[in-house]
Amino acid sequence: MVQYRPTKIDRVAAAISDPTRRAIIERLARGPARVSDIAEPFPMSLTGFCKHVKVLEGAGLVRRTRRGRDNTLELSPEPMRAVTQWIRKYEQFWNERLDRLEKFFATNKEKSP
Amino acid sequence: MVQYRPTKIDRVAAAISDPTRRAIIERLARGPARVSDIAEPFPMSLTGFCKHVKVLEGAGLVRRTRRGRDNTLELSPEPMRAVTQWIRKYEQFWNERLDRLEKFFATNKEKSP
DNA sequence: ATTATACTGAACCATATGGTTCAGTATCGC
DNA sequence: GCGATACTGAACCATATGGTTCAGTATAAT
Repeated sequence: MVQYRPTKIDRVAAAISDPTRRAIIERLARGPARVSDIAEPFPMSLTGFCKHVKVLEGAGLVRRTRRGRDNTLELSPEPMRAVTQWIRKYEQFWNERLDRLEKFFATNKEKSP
Repeated sequence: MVQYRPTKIDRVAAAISDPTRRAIIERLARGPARVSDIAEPFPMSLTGFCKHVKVLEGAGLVRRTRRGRDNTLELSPEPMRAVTQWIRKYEQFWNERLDRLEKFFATNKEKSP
């Protein structure tokens, strides 16, 4: 579907919507590691696992450095901010709305007890 | 595929990975509204639009109250916290790692200037 | 030189997703 | 009661996603 070009936030949110990929991120938060080492505990083929890594790379959440046959992955958390910032922005709206509502009821209380 | 039962965070992250659904949320952050009123500016059929609404409902981000033929939608932001909390947890790991790294270099600097 | 390791790419498959149309139901306004 | 409004559901379609296997390449170890 996605006939539009997916934005950063689209890709990041989609990336973290999968438990396998969140597990990869959690693993990498403890430090960089080789693809095979991270892949080891996951109940899937290495090929399948690599697809997840590529999704994370596509979202900019993971950087890869090749040294010989080893691919070392490293977390690159910056793009995650796109999601948190969007959520925060919308929460701000939401809270302002709640504040106005509270003020309204407070005013009403005063006027008609 | 999703052969496992998707968790709350799976559903919320997937829900906000689509620009149409984020736009719906942004609209609802300004206050509740009827389905048709929100749907109006979107370049798609009402049926297609309703599917997006159902995804948001499934993630618990939107609540619906029927009054006659009108379906009024309202934001229910609580599930969003599942995502922000997960990101914050992972960021904590990441920051601790950076802190340790900084300390390591600071110590090294002292010992070999 | 041979073999083992660490991937990558292509082809394939099943299910999910995002859209459509068309037909139906329930409610409101007149 | 009759037509318009506000949806909902079913069927369908194309593409995306998450997985597989098998074959290949490049590097490392012996």
